[in-house]
Amino acid sequence: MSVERSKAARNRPTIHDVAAAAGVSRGTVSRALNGGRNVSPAALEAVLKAVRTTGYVANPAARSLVTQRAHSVAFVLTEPQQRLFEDPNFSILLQGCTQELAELDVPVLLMTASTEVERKRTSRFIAAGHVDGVLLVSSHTGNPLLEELRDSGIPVVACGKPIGHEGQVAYAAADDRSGARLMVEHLRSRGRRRIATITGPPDTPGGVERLAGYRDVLGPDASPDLIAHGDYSRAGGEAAMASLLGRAPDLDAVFVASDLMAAGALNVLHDSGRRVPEDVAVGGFDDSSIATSTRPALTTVRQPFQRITREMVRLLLEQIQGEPPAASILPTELVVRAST
Amino acid sequence: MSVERSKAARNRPTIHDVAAAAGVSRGTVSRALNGGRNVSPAALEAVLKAVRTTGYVANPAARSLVTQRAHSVAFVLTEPQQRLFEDPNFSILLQGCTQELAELDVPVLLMTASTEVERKRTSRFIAAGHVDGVLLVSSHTGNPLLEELRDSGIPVVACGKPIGHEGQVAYAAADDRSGARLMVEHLRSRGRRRIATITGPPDTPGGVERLAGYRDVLGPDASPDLIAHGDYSRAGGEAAMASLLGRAPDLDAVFVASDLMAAGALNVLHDSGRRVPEDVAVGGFDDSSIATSTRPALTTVRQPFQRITREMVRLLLEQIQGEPPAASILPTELVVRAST
DNA sequence: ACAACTACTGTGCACGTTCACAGCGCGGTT
DNA sequence: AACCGCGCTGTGAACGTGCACAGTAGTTGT
Repeated sequence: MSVERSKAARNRPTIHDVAAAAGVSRGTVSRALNGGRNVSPAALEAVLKAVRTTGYVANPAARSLVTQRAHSVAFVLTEPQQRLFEDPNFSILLQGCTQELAELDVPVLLMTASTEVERKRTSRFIAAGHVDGVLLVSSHTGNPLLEELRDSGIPVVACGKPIGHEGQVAYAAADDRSGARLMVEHLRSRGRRRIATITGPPDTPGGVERLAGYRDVLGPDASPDLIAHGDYSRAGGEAAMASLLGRAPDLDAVFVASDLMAAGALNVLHDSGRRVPEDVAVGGFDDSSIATSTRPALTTVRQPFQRITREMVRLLLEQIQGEPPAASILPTELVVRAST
Repeated sequence: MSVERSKAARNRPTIHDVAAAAGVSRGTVSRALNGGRNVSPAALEAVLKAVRTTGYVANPAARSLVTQRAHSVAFVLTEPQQRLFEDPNFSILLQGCTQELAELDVPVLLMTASTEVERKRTSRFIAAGHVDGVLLVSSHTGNPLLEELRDSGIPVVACGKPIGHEGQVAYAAADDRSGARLMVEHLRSRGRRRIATITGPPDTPGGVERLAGYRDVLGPDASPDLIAHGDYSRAGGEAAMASLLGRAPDLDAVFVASDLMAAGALNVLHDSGRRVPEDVAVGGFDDSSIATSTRPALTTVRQPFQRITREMVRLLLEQIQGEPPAASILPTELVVRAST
């Protein structure tokens, strides 16, 4: 007679229904499902059976209300939106974090904060307690979001060293500086003498550290004519390469601070009639999917993205457990292909 | 004396605190914040001021508990993980939906369901009521997830026609068939006579519809030798192109069902010594970011991704409001570049 | 002058869960 | 025999919000 039940579809079985079906109390059901301590084998089995027959699934809102935990995490991207689909690095980070957290049954909320409006919205949203922690992918410094998050007391892990906030906020990052050294030394060992570089923006850790590694190796040879700044976009790489060719037409190698920019640089070199690697050797950074799709395939520095995402997740969960923020620097690796 | 308050940081201001600060009751605060109907101007202002001073933000869990709404949406990707960062289409869809929904203050949960384990997890998660609706990006048919979702009664919008479920589940899709016709007619108008095609997988709407459009134009000229199947990956495009060259070395054009596969095809054509477009014209599909980064730049069929994501969101919200599932077919557009 | 209506406000309840507490039987120790 | 501890169980409270309802004051209509 109670057809309305099945019709409503809204009222799903609650823990009461399970308790009734199993012939025990709500408390026992709750204990049986979480941890299962202090529950008799008989009761446990009855509960599990009742869960199966009723098709019970705990209501996350009710649980969150009492536990004060959202059981979810935000992935916040402060870069311009376009980056997400132009630069595969972001997709890899997103995908890695999502997968890592999915195994722990923690969903990932994707949010952006590239404009002022978005930043406010995201900030307010996170402050509302919708998530237990934040994975922050923001290379540029000076974004107020990081400070807002820190002030709100929510656990945060940054990807890449957060310039100006070292020691205050947790982060995982590749060892950019020694990675850059590896590449420049490699170019030297190939007999190159006029080694130029296209850097990332000077307000990003990658922009600073990779240039530092370049200077470590070249020392006084690192003349300003051999240094151009890019913005991690393909177009930026093209512009920087064109600028370098104008200033130092005799260059015989270029170390580019990202694969995407390197792809742009390759196009410009090709259009200028130079052969790669015969005339100019090109080294990238990231070892993203682009590196194997260019012609010739890019020699590059591999960022250990899988380890980075794993560390980001670990550092975040630790903080959620109450541990203080920590940092994780991961080694890079030279991958030699056809472009050098 | 109550230092503990500020120390705990856990206990944020509740609606009670706001009510007390504003000198009104909880009900009035609630009304003032939601809708604001039947609230005196004086009370409204007092509430807003109290919200500002207390820094109150509504507890989403408590709200969800009573409204039976999660106020969030899942973006579910059933394709192999790698696709997310190899094929920019997925990133664009994700980014578009996220942005569209962010404006409505609806966060997007990113979930994958490419393996059996993931599918179970995602299915259970959604059944738990964690989200109000699902944006399903799954081209391959035969994935049980769609039926599971449909059975659970949760609103779903698919991206691309869900083969075998038309009329039962809402979807937004580009008009693949007429897009393909546009491209093949364009190739013909360029004087090409041996027009081959690289299709998508035959269990995907794009694989079926774009091939149908190709056949619409060529009719009996569409010999089996001119048709190869790809899997929407770059490597798949390379393999298919190689196969075509083996079977029909005299082809003078090829319509490829995705830009990513077209990029692979270009590489193979280049390696075989053929010039594009002089010897072989190449047409892609999608107008993704890849299309402008290949050499030569790809003539392609533009998918109106922005309209697609907008429609997906609209169709989903409609269903959440109680409307029946509907479908939206959006027009495509030919974009002529250097490859034809 | 009284009723009816309008605009606004306060209060109790429910949402579904977890947690702290108390109760209970049972075996072993004092 | 009285006590204690232990494993297990049930019960009441609380988490913070929205909503239905009742109530109040002021205005209008007859």
